[in-house]
Amino acid sequence: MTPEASSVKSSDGTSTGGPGGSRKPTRQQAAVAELLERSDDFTSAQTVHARLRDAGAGVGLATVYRTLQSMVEAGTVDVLRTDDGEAVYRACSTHHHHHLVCRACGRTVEVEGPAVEKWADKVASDHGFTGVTHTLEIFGTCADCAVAEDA
Amino acid sequence: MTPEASSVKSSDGTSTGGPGGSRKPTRQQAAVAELLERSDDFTSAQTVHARLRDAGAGVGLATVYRTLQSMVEAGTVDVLRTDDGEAVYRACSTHHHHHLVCRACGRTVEVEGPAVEKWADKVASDHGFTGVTHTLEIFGTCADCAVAEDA
DNA sequence: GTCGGTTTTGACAATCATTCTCACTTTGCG
DNA sequence: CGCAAAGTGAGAATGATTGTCAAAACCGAC
Repeated sequence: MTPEASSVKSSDGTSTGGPGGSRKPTRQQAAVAELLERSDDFTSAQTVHARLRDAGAGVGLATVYRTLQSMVEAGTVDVLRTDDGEAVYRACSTHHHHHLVCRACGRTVEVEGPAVEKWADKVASDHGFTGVTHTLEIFGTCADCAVAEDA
Repeated sequence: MTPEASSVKSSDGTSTGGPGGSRKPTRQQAAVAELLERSDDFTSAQTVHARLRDAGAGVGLATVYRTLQSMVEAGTVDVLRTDDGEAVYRACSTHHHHHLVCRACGRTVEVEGPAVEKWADKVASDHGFTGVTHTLEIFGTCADCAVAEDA
């Protein structure tokens, strides 16, 4: 779902729906969470699955997806879609921010823009919209990759 | 690719790569283009295909995809990904703007925020990034749908 | 510790958008 | 006309994601 939500992401208290509710995380859930913590860049579900398998602690693909989904709903990770539509995840600090992503090497920088948040909320409510959320990603070529491209 | 690009989208002049180069558009290409012109909201490739078929002028699915891709590269349409990863297209005026999309009914409103553009470009160049592009979509529930949800 | 019920897991099948393949048609041009 | 390049389309192939469902782990009650 939309990363960087400004509001409402009601993972309802009943939480009978999926893993990661309010119960103690299982070994698998912990494994996924920890792997994301260690990763600096956005990681796809497939990659998470592969890395966990390589690391010995095998976790089913379906479980990886389920866990990631719950984490997104719980707000502990951010999702964004790459240009080819693959969903990528990343453990995120709780404070609201956006990403500057290098188109070539994938390096990401977290950026903030309080003004943008306010602007988005204002624009939306001016149009009568509620439960506002927004996505904002900035893409570019970082200095290092720009040099490489000239070659 | 990323909609609302602030720059670089070099559909290189050679254009031997695909349709929509500099040649006269074919019947199919025209059909796709016209359908998008008439649509107010973002439309998925699948939908474009279905509508064209229903309208009698059948266009192959592969062709729809190819045509949409070229149009995106040519900058005549915008793409964005829905939350579930499906790519949706929309003919776009040339001036740069963003979208406020209703999560429930899909209604879209075009919005502008010059300040945001500048901010994004500045942040990126401050970090040494070039060829900067950005995506910004605002999601929410529009007034009408908010009422409907309470029911 | 064991029993019963609930939750989670994981292998595998099913979906579905998108891309690829390749034979066929159209178009441009001499 | 006739070749060659470009475009088309039906269907296969791909690949991420989701659904299914029986087996396994967990939890509180006895």
